[in-house]
Amino acid sequence: MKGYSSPHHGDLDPLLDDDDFGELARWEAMVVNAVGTVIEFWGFKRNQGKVWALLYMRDESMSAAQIRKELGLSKGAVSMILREVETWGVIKRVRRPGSQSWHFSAEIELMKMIGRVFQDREVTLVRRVKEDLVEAEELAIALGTVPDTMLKRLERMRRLAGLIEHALDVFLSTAQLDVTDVRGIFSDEDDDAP
Amino acid sequence: MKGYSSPHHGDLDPLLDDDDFGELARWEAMVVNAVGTVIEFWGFKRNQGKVWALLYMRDESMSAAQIRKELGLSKGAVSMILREVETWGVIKRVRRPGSQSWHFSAEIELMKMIGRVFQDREVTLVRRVKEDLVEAEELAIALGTVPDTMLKRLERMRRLAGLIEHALDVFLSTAQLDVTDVRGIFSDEDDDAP
DNA sequence: GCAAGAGTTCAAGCTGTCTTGAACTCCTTA
DNA sequence: TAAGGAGTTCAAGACAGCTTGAACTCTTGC
Repeated sequence: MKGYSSPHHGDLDPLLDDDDFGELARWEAMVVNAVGTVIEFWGFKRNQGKVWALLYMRDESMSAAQIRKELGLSKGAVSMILREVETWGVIKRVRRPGSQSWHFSAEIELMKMIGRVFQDREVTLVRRVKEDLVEAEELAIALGTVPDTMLKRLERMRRLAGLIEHALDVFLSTAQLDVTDVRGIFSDEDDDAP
Repeated sequence: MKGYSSPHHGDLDPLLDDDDFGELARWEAMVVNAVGTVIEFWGFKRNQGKVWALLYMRDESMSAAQIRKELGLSKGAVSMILREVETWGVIKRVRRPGSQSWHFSAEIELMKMIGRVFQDREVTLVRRVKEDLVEAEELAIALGTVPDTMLKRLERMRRLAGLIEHALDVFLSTAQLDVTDVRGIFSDEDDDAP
């Protein structure tokens, strides 16, 4: 949440505080950082969001070297970020005619993608937590010395995990519906403000 | 997400890997760690979750010293955690007759509380991102040299921020409804499995 | 008012995470 | 198949955020 956590909220550069932003125009830097912040909030890496945002903004494929230059990142960092982000299907790797290097372009279905990734991660976590709570409950019961009030509370926590899981599912489907519903929010159909 | 990120998923101690867990019984340690993991996932500190879980489990107020001993935390850490968590209204500070120290007990309305805190945090973030995107758009338009495609994409991102905001609102209300709907999931009414 | 215990603060140290960049491999072209 | 550029890897370093614990303040009971 870097760049947002600072207490000041002046008129100047709220997002550009400390980030080195390579060769970008100021407005581009703002966009890229804003997206980076959101992505970071969602538990991904800031730079992953920045790379996607850059590719999406520019609307044309770029080489790793270009990205490196624009965002002021190291060669190694760019390589790793691109791979991770490609794995999730958020960008794609393309060959450009008459070029010996790979180029990358933004995938349009961002929300669907991060939704899926996030869901995997989250579902795994909730499931394991539930398993642990169940096991703890079994242990506690086996002991025979644990008072009933405690067992009840344990059971309630276990149920809470289920509820959170449900709420998250609802959220994820809502998010994806929202994004795909509004016709072509990320596609290139002609659209004016709704 | 410590304790969950490791690739192995054996039959033994998935949550207790590395955590020192003071004086707790094994099953209690599991519960406390499970809750800690969830809380951490939500962007709070692991130990905040552990403290709440302990107080909730035990169903009786405890002194800071007791908490320190049970969870194996330092005096300073306990002091800070208790304050933070108290601020959010997730635990309350009580006087116990015939004791010169404060005691703490778990507030029941956990989800409502973390919902509120989370919402504040999240709303602030989305709002600021939106502001930045708007400013960036203004800058880009003022320049007059930015191609139309880019401006369109910028606009779409701005709208996406709005959609995410909406989806999050939905999630937060769902979560709170779910939790309060199921009668007394955290209260002490008599209840058997749903 | 004083002693003792409880609670708070914060600088220093620690830990886990991200980034860097040099060495390496792979691919392409001539 | 050799040369050169592009991409990858990973150990070492930088950094942020958390934890510790010693010194401090506050409260209570005598």
